[in-house]
Amino acid sequence: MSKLKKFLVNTLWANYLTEDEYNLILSKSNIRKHKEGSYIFHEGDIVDHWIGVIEGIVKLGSISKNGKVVAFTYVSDGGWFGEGSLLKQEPRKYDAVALIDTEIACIPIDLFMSILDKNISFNRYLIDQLNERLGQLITMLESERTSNPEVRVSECLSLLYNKQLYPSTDVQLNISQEEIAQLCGLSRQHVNGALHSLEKRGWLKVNFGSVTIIEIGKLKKSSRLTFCRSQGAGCL
DNA sequence: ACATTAAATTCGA
DNA sequence: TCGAATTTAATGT
Repeated sequence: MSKLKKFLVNTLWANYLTEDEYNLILSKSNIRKHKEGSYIFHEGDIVDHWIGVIEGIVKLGSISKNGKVVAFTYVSDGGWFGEGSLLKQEPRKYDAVALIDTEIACIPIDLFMSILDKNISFNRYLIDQLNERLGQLITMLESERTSNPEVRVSECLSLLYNKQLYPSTDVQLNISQEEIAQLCGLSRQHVNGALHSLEKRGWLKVNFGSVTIIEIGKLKKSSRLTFCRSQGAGCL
């Protein structure tokens, strides 16, 4: 079995394809390897593929005018991204960087569009995907405006545990505190502090260069308890 | 911002 | 090819 075929077996939307569509995907898509630190595409690039992560981690983000790095999200094994620009036929809105050595599957835009034109289930899948992204965006916006660092870090990390968008995010997140800071929009110092409070609660463990999630449910729920903030620490 | 520590890489046998 | 020495990266305060 080809590598692509093996990958598609575990890909939800691939089950919705007709046999013809499936075979087209197999014959027209290609697999690419990206070394750690290399760009998969840049902001402003012409869109030519829908991209799935076979193995690795991809950071989606950009660098603002004043040089600040913003990470929108991290996509790992089994996640698909870039459908937004694909649907709108507009240039990429952000950079995609391989954070570690990464292997990706690329579906050509023509094929993506032709399946989109015919296949209702595939459309449904994409609506779900876009809806999840929208939901996450709102969560992050709310979190950013109302929460303390501890809650914001919980929020940002929990978002990565989303079955639709990131089917197989591991409990061990191999990203540095610096990267988490870019994701939450906090300074590294604040992230460091927040991670340690969360560790004290026993919800995660901080290691060198990684974080191990222990109580994903607690992290997800913490967002609701934002208002405890003013009563000081330890009230969650 | 600076000090500390873990990890990765280099180098010499 | 092993491990000590050095450099680099990440963490802690």
